[in-house]
Amino acid sequence: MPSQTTSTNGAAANGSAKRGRPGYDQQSVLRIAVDVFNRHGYDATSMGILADNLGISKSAIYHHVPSKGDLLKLALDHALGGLESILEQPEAAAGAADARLEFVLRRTVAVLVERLPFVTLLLRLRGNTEIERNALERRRTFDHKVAALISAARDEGSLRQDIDPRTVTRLLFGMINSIVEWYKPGGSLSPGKLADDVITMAFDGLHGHTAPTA
Amino acid sequence: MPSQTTSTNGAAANGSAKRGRPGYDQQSVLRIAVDVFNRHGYDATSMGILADNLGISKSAIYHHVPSKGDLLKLALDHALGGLESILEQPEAAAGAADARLEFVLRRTVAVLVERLPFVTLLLRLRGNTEIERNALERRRTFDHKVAALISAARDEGSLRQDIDPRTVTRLLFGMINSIVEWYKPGGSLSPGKLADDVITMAFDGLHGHTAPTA
DNA sequence: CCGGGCCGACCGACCGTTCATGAGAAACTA
DNA sequence: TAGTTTCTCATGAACGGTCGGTCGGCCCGG
Repeated sequence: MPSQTTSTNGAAANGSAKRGRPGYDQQSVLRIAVDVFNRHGYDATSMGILADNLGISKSAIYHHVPSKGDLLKLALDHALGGLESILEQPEAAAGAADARLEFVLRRTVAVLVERLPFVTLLLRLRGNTEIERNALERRRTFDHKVAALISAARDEGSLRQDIDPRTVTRLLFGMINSIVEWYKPGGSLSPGKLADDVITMAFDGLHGHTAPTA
Repeated sequence: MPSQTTSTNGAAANGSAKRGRPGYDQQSVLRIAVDVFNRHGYDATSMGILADNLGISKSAIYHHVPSKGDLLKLALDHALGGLESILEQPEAAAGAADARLEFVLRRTVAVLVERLPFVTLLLRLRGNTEIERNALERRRTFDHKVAALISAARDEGSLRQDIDPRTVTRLLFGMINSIVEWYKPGGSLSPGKLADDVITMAFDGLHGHTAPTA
């Protein structure tokens, strides 16, 4: 029943020769763990279930990672790192606010897709442990910076002014973040077209009375 | 620490005189339980934690409800009942597709707000138990019916045609469903204005090149 | 023969649930 | 009015089971 990775215990296509008995390394354990976490929910995933899915014993997991919480922490760091790096890029800091906003939104969609399972895990946190609360804090910081960008674009006159910018931010993030709940990479919808669709819906809406593009 | 309801054990403002020892009834237990479930996540909420929040013992909970799963089932039925009743109303069945769509979306936002904690619980399910899978199935049925409405509006020419209707549906639901993650009733944003904002963002987008309203 | 990878047995804590019984207010009887 | 019954809500100890995590030792390829 466990969707175990066959034969070569999933030890990741590790090009470099390694000593010792072949098997998992931390990266491949993490990859599979995140998948299982997303399938059952983090809290509902016991180390026993995780071990079944890995095809190794429960105690073997502790050879690769010190605790269940560390597994979560590694995953969340990867997700948050991807998001935070967006705002460090030059295109996010220079130019007209609405152009910067579009850049950030496109990159956010891209990161969601590239690191799909990791970001999925992040977006489903409830903040039960200190690890989760730290991650939620970092995510909130990211959200606030984007919210500031939206306010700037609004003040520039690029965005409609009849909706509270905080409402706009939340609805926008709601739309974008929902991607992790349904997007399947490798399907007919490419990441590029997905980003286009998101931008189109966000800026021009369903009716599509598109303004003459400058 | 538990945010227990003081003095009158929270037995709901029940006007009619009741026999027996005063205390909780099923409804008030359910209300608080759903709140706690939403704060910690359903799986992460133990009956012990729940009992602490109720201010009664763990075993007392079983006087009101036969199991933790039944508590979840009651909550999900309430949420799903609200959503499903939308599509049974006449305004959802007659008239132009885009008018029907707007009606359904407005009512959906309203139900989300009216039954906020219950719908929140529903939207966070992972499908671990049979109860959860049944609920997810009912939710999927609702989504599909709205998706059909979107397709109809598109075929009518009311909606833009450069985005796959399934993508539209998902982004739209992503935006609307996100409400449960941030909306606080009683604040400065009224449910009516919220629905207006959602409709505006969905149909006309952030740029707001609104077409002359007929 | 070293060292990374793994195992089975085990731990204390906590899980959801059960049970026999107590507490307390309304309703009935005298 | 006083006493008794009836009804609902609540209790605390305990059950079998599962949780995250530990420990000591075996496996096996470079």
